[in-house]
Amino acid sequence: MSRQSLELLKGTLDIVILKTLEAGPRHGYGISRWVRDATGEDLSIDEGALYPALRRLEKRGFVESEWGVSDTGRDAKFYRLTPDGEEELSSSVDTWERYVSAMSRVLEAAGGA
Amino acid sequence: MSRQSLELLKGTLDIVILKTLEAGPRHGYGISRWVRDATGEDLSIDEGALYPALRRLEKRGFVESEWGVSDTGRDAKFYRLTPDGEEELSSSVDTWERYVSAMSRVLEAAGGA
DNA sequence: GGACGATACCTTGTATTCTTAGGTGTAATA
DNA sequence: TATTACACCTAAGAATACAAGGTATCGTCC
Repeated sequence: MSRQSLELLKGTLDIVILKTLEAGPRHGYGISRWVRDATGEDLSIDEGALYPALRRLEKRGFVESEWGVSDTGRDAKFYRLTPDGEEELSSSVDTWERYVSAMSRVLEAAGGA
Repeated sequence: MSRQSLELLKGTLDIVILKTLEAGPRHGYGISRWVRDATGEDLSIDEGALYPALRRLEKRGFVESEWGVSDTGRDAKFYRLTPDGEEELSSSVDTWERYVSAMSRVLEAAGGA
């Protein structure tokens, strides 16, 4: 039995998606599956969050989409990172790391005055 | 000039507040100041988020409040962790760490299939 | 043949919660 | 006297994830 999946912190879904696309184009369902597998199901993207997020990212110019055919021969919409998306990913990763570092300072604080 | 404060990821404010109270009772304004100082202004809690959050936490039984007098002689509402709050803090820290770890697995992935 | 799960997409609500932008009032300081 | 720090509060808005539903194809198992 695996542990329950964590709820996504609002604001981290985009970075996960962009990162997943860094290795090359993938369709939505594939992104979801990759994240689930890569994290041992600690993270699992709800489809009700995934598809709207992909549209947001496309609207902002961070990804582009194209219909194609999946490994299993089904129609699937493939997303690929744009140059803007790469920049966004890089800057998001920086922000995330800064955030984690700030949280560490809070959580490791001895509770000093 | 210091860098701009990061926007809070929704869901991490509660844990920051609870952690701040772990060392002992504090009033709202003091919590905010402590976090700002502890993180070198990387995190800074907006008052419009802080006060509602404190009410939420009190409603859920994680903190208790009492009016008192601050160091500067002003009226201030002091919050203190309840036993339930300590448990919540501990469990939230676990969840946060698991989340950070899951994100690391995503971000460090070589982009493998 | 039929049921089921996996694949692959989508939408609509709902809830949460953070930011923005205001407001009150006191005290200290420039 | 004007401004800043202290200390509390609220309301409106935006953003975004979850829950729960829907469509359709395909393969597998009984």
